[in-house]
Amino acid sequence: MSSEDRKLDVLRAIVEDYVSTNDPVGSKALSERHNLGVSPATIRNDMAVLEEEGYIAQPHTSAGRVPTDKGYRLFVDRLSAAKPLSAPERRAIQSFLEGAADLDDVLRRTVRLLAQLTHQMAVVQYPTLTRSAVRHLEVVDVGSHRLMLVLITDTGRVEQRVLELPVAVCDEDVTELRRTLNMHLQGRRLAEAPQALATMLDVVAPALQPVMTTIVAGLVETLVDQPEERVMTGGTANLTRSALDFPNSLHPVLQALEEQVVLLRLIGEVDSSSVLVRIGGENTHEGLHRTSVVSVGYGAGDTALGGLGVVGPTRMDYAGNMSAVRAVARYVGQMLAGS
Amino acid sequence: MSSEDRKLDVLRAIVEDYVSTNDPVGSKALSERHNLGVSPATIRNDMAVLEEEGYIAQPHTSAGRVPTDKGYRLFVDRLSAAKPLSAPERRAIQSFLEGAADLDDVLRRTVRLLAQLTHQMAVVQYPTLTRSAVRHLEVVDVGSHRLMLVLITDTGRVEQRVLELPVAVCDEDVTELRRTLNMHLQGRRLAEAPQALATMLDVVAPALQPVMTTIVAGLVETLVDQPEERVMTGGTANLTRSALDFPNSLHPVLQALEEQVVLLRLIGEVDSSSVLVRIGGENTHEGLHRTSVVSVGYGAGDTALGGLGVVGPTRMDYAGNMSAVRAVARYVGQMLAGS
DNA sequence: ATTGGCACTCAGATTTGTCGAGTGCCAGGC
DNA sequence: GCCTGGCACTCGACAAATCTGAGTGCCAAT
Repeated sequence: MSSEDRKLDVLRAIVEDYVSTNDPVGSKALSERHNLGVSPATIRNDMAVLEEEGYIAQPHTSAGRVPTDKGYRLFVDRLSAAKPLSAPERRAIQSFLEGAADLDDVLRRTVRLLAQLTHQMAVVQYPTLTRSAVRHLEVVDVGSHRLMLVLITDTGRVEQRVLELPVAVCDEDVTELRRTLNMHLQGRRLAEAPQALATMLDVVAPALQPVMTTIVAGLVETLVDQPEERVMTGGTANLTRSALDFPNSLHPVLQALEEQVVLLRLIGEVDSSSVLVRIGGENTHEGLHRTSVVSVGYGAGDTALGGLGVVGPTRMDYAGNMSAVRAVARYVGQMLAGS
Repeated sequence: MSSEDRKLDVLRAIVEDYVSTNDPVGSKALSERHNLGVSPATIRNDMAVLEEEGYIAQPHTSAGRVPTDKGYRLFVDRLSAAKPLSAPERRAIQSFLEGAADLDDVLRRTVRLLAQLTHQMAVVQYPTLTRSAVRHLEVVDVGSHRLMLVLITDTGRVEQRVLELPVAVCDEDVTELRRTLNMHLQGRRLAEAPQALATMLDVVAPALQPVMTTIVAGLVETLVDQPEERVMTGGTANLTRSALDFPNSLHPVLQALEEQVVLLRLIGEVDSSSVLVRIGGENTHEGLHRTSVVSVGYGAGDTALGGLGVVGPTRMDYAGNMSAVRAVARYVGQMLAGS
């Protein structure tokens, strides 16, 4: 084994020990718990180099070493072995998700499951509207010149929007609108909706033109221009599990994690192929500089419908969390494809 | 002023001081900051009595006094003056809620508003299904012998449910089912739905009988037997504001507040007429023994559609929170009535 | 290159001492 | 009879002093 290899072994050992004990780890403890085949003194030399290169740091003189963000990064990229879930765990995931009744239920179960598997806070994004297709668009008269539009997507997501109309409409008008809208939109992806909506203006009866114009404008605005992305969270209590991880206070962390926008940034920019890990300072948001995020996209087939992931202290079990997140995403994708 | 009256004044002063400073309050500080017109020694005597009666306690010998749950209770019931919101606050509430687009939006804004006004964690219950009326019931064929039912209530709540059918149905069948269901259910309260549903079985075409039976069973189960109550929370970060309030750790608190069931118990059992305050140990849930809950029902007119409230440390500004909760509930009621 | 030895550092725990806020009690005054 | 000032006492909070031990860097020997 080259000395370079051993240096990395030492880093791996430091990360593993620190993650499990939460104590800065010193050369002696290291040589006792891992059989690296060398004496503490040698390990000390390696550690000195690792520290110089910025992979580890000591909280204060004469304390053990702690991995830096850069150290965790190297660990995640090159040192952590994939950690397959146990068969019981896989079965648990499947059976836990299988009983779900509707989309909300699927997502509720998913966050709960993720939180339990990883002991971290879990986040799941609703299937993004732009990549969903229209299953049905319902038009309901709610009185006094107002219509409620209810969109149901192929992923089971239900979105509503109330529109003020320029004129009153009768029941037959509503039926006609519903028929026309569904004829042109059903099965279409929302991204293609604007064109379909444009052609629709021509085919509708002249008397309904103003109403249809309003509807089209409302739909484009709600669903295409500013599609409402939503997330669901769970297991927040896990952030308080070991209070030691957030010494100052976890107030800024919680505050950050309450903002939908922040959450979306965290888990929304993923594809379904590979797990994304953001470590400590790699997170752009100030309040999350002491946390790490493990996220991945889920989806039916190749297109990612949305993201899901977990948030926890940088001192987390990356290998385990990555496996759990990946596995759950796969099952969720299957669930949504099959419904 | 009788000595009995002064004793209560002392208690009031202790509660107020302790709430604002978070320090156990002693006789000297008390006599300086409130002009009770008596010397510290007299106050001490009063405090001794109050302690004997269980309204206050000392954390340790030779520290100031701290209100007990019983002390807070007396304060809330008899000593706290109503604390009307300022005009700007009222305007803020109104303008903040006015822009809401749909029910979800109303509730999102409500929790946010409550959290900001009270600096506590806020909870809002969705309008309960049993007391809502049907505005529209949509039936959508989602393929492979399955129908999706989408219920829209007069409060704007949208609930979905997927049903497995015994036989396949065609488009005309779906239209017919939709027509029949809406004819019989529209405008009806969900509590009365079962009778309406029963009569429906007779008027439908014989070929559709099995399908209709399934639908009726599904509706009754989802909406009447086990109506899904939901809550939305916000401002959880406020619980960490002063870490001093939850010395042990707020883990149990957060854990409790993640359970929908627990939250429902907290704010679900209210009427819209009066604000309910549960102090410390009065909460049945173990993890919430150090928290207080201020809740009230909101509703259009006399029937409470749901509850809303705030959760915080027992050391909270009861008067202010009660006013805020009451005021917000009134506006929410107006919002929902007007839509 | 690795190792054992050694002097050094320094955070954390423990001890000790001081300080002061707060208390209960009592005798005297209104 | 109630209030008040005085007084001795208690005890937590805080600070300084001390101790301990894990951990380090360096160096000479292998």
